Amino acid sequence: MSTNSSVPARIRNIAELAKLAGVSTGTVSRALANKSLVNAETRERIQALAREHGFRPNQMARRLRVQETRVIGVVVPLGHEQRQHLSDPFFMTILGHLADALTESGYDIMLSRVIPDEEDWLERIVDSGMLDGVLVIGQSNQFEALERVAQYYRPMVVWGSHTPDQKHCTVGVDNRKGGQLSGESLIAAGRKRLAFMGEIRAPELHERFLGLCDAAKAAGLPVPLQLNTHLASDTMAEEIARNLDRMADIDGIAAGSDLIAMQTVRVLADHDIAVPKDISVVGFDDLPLAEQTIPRLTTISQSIAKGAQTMVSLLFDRIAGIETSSVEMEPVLIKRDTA
Amino acid sequence: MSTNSSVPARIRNIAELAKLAGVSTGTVSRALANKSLVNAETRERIQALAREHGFRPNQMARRLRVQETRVIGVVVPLGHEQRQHLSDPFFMTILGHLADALTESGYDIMLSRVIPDEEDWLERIVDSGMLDGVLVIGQSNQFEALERVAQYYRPMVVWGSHTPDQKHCTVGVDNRKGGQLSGESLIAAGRKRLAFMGEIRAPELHERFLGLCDAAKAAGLPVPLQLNTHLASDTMAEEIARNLDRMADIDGIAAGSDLIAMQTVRVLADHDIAVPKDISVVGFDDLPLAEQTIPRLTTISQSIAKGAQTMVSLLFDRIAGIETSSVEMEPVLIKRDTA
DNA sequence: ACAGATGCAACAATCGATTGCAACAATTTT
DNA sequence: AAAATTGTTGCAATCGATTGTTGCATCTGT
Repeated sequence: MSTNSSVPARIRNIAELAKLAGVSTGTVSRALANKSLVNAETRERIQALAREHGFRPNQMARRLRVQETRVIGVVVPLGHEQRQHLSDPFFMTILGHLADALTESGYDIMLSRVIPDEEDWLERIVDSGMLDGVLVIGQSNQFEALERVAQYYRPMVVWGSHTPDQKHCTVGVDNRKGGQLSGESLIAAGRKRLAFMGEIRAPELHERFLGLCDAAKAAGLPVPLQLNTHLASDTMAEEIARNLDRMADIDGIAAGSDLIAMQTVRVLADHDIAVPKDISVVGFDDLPLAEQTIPRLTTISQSIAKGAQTMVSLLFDRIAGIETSSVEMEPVLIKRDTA
Repeated sequence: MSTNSSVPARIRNIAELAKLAGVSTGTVSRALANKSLVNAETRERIQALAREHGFRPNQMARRLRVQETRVIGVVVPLGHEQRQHLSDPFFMTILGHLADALTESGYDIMLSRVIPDEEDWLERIVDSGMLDGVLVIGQSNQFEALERVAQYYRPMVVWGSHTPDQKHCTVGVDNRKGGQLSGESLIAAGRKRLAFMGEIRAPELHERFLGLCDAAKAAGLPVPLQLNTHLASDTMAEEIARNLDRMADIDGIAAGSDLIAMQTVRVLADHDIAVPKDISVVGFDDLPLAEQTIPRLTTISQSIAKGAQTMVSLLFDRIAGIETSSVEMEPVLIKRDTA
């Protein structure tokens, strides 16, 4: 009734297992890796022994040796929005899709939520030696850092806007075009006094605002009002409410994101302003959520799932040494109930 | 105008830097770690050199040597629900909070979305040698695996239900009590024919259903109907719709989660059934979303933020060798507009 | 019966750091 | 002036695997 009959002594490394099996560590390593260079019998014997003792080779050591980690870093820089939470539905949605694509290809995911207070935050991540590649979700206000790193570090793909001669590889929607679409749909609904709800320091949002302006100009309408709203969800509703009086005669709102749009609709409802009867609202992103709200959100689709897959496949190309250029997807208006 | 004046040759390891500085690798290591054993001057000199060449020590090697990875695994087992997506808002919300708590303590996060097809999926993760600890989100149908691993692997904390003599440490809400609360609130609203919307193979959901039954029984009502609804969001709406005819005379629905509740309200609205006029609906989780829907969701609060913090602090205790027991939080009814 | 081929396993270098211990010089104490 | 102390640095082992090369049997063909 000794304990070590039921629970065999734990084996800590390949050397202990080798001693137990009466072979060298090299043989054990090859046996566990199912290499054909070891005799089938010994291979079986060693594998059985490993199974019995619940031994699994240390991945840290393996990865150091083979210089391949099979880990991809997924980074969310919270530059201008330190209060913005990782639980922001947009991040989460894209992260979910990235996770699906990466796990399917046998990669692990290292998640970093970074507040870029140190100049070299991105270098630290890419030079850590822990990652085979990096995906960045959102450019935030860190364009410079991305450019700097992209000069020497190839396996990196960023979700965000693409500007003419930028160095880093992005995947994203044509944000300006998207903004324009949202404007056009508001105008088509007969709206004349437009506003953009959201702050515009991040390149993506700035483009969306410009697109909205394009649409207004083309229709001969005045320049849309731009109302700041931070992305931290806890204060957003309050800020939107505070904006209400500044938008006395506004009848069409293009929101910087679906989340902002949802909050806006919510705040308007609280003030007995009906959407879309009194005011039309268009979101941006087409999160799964957008379909579930009541009323369902009219929004601009980013097709996040496809975007995530594109990011991953571009990244794999880059890991393999193939140069890739940025991908810009077409935004699509998803017409639902709010505009 | 040679290139290596502007971009110094890349330094790959501590040895190269040592040669450049004319010292040994040991000294470089100590200098970069800001150890007091090296002369302040040499330390500065080496640090400056490292900065200039953009050199950062390889973390893989460091971690192998010091036997501490400062990486926590966050695992989402998708046992009975392979179709369930990582972008499920509940996972995402708790993941966000976990990420906040962990990054604040200087830990990195390794994210694994696992479909437990292999018997030893959890052992593979905990024995990989890559992690200092593991957080599991949801028990799914993997109770056995969790118990088995908990026997020998200490630094693991699980989000889920606690049953009397289970080995693995959980943090979660008293799901049965929560189910009871949701039942009571439906009954208080005058509802008499109750149903539970959600499948009950996962322990958490099963407990919630039992709690609902408790409430019905205490009020002298018949046993509530249980309607299966998978958690994969793409098919959920359809399934709920299919359930509609089976619930002809139902007037109160306790949903297995906020997501299910939202979808249910949505489907009911599509069928011109008003909530809460015709049917009352209570959710579960109190996701940030629940407050943003129209009508706002009445739900049972899990206080996910606090739960996440608790998980992290229990995990740190366990990493430090301190034994901890499970934590069960009190569910709270959040009364809003749907019941 | 012997040269050459083949199969299998051991040896040892390697990945890139960290760290205990020894060595040496400079300084202080006796 | 010798001994003891202090401050720096180098040396070499170590973390736990992988893998190219070498060596030894055994087998094949002639």
